[in-house]
Parts: sequence; structure tokens; C-alpha cells
Amino acid sequence: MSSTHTHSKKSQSLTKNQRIVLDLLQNSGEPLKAYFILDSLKKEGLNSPLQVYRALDKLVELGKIHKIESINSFIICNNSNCASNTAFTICERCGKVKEIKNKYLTDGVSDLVKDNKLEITRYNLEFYVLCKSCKIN
Amino acid sequence: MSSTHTHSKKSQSLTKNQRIVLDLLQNSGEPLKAYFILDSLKKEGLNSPLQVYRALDKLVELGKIHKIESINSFIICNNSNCASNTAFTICERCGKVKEIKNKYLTDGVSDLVKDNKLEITRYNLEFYVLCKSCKIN
DNA sequence: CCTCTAAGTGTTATATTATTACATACGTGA
DNA sequence: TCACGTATGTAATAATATAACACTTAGAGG
Ligand SMILES: [Zn+2]
Ligand SMILES: [Zn+2]
Ligand SMILES: [Zn+2]
Ligand SMILES: [Zn+2]
Repeated sequence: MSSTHTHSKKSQSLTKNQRIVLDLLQNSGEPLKAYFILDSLKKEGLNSPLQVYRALDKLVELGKIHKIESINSFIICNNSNCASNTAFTICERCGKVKEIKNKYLTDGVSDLVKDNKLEITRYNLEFYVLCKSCKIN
Repeated sequence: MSSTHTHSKKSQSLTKNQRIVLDLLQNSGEPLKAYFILDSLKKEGLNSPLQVYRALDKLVELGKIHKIESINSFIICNNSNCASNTAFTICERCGKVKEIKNKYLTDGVSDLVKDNKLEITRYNLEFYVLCKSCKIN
């Protein structure tokens, strides 16, 4: 390490807007909506929807967050390596969202996809459930 | 036909708005957006977004159409029995959408779900692909 | 250091998607 | 007939997302 070449600086560094949006999602752990993010980060200097959407787009592209399509929300990736392949459970009662990191499920889906000759570039799987605490009550 | 009894009318009969929206989706076969539907059916008497959304909601509930979440569009169900469990491929290049009716895939997903002790009430799977004609060109 | 370029920023305005609220109509069953 | 559930029509508004344009910054390479 610490060799002469200075490359790959870019790949590690997020811009200020990207960073504060990522931090908020990280600290929240929950899915957040773009305009909620905007409101939350007004004090940090974010003024317009576009600033939020641009940061979100980039973070999605980098695989650091995911968009949950059916609720128009964004959540931190807790999986670190799912690229653009995502799977979530969403509680139909309380709205709680969990990223599925069960290897067997995601591998299984990949296998099914291969077996069925679907050439998938990426996928988004949203499973609606009744979560444990909602099941009890 | 035209017998005396009038029962079970309700279960078969859609209202006028529901019918014209369903017919449009049926004839199209493609995913359509709510406001496109509205524009298309102005001449049939639809005047407001709400009329469209109400019809769409009902048709989704009846399982006659599906919403494709990642493109905010609605498409006729070509499967007739998928209830609220849906699976689609979406071409990333041309946007073409196909409902997956491959029994092995959907059964496989169900099995995976069972094996992984996920109590799913329904699911929505969106697979992004490069479709055949886009692959060639 | 200088210049070029890709990426990001800030801002305003606008487009697109969806719901709230409220008054009215209509069919079914008690 | 009355109550009830469902659908309707309409206006207003909320929520989500993008277009357009001028400007800035950071890194690559000479
Ligand atoms: Zn992830
Ligand atoms: Zn729950
Ligand atoms: Zn279907
Ligand atoms: Zn295609």
C-alpha cells in the first residue's frame, strides 16, 4: 500500500451531498422518502428535491442504498454486496421493511432464473408479509 | 340466458368505469400509465384521475390487472390465476414488459419462500432483462 | 502551473403520479 | 321503505420526480 500511484481516490470519496444523504439513511436504518430526507437535511444545506434525488441516484448506482419501488422509499443496503439485486420483505400491517440477506433465497432465485433461461441483468423482489410483532398482536 | 333469476350479477359485472379501463388494458396488452388511460378514455366519459385510479384499484383487487411498481404502470393479467403474486420481466433497453407465467419459476419462488420460513401474503417480482430483439440489435 | 473535462451543485420551474374531501346516485337486502 | 355498502362526479391538493440552465469543483495530463 501507499505506493506512488494516487488513483482510486475518486472511488472512495462521496461528495458532501451524497455523504449526508447516505449518513441519514445509515443512521435511520429504515426506508426514507425523498422529501423526508430533504426536510431532514435542510439544516445541512439541502434546499431542493433535485439535490436529494441526485444524491440518491448516485448512491443507488453505487449499490450503497436501494430503492423500494412499491413504497417510493430508499434504504441503506445492509448486505454490502447485492449490487443491483435486491429482495425485501414489507409488512403489510406496520410497513416495516427488511432486506433479505438469506443466501439460500437469493441464490435460489438466481438459480431459478438461470434454469429458466432468463437473462437477468438485475432484479427487485418485494415480498409482502405479516411481521412477527404484527402477527402476535 | 335472460332467465328470471337475477342473482350473482354482482360477481360477474364490472361497473362501466371498471369495464372501460379493463377493456383498454386488455386491448393494449402493454403496461399503461394512469394518466394515459385517462386521456384515452376522455371520450368514454372519464374526466378525472380519481375515476381512473378507483377503477384500477378495484381491478387490481380483483386480480384482473397488475401494477408494475417500478414503472408506475398497469397491465392486464395474462395468467388468470396469479392472485396478488406477480412476476414480470422488464427490458432495460426498450421497456417491454412480460408477465412470467413459467410455472417452474413461480413454484420455485413459492418453495424458496416456504423453505425459508417467510410467511408471505403476496409478492411482486420485477426482473430486468435485455429482451430478445434488443439483444440482437 | 494551465487547461480540459467529467461530475457535481444550486436554483427555478414544471411534470408526473396519487389522494383527500365532499356531495350525490344506485342497488341490495332487511 | 330504509339503511347500507359501493360507486360516481368533481374540485382541490398532495406527493413524487424531472427538465433546463448557469455555474463550480476536482482530477488527469501536458
Ligand atoms: Zn443490499
Ligand atoms: Zn408488522
Ligand atoms: Zn397475472
Ligand atoms: Zn428490449
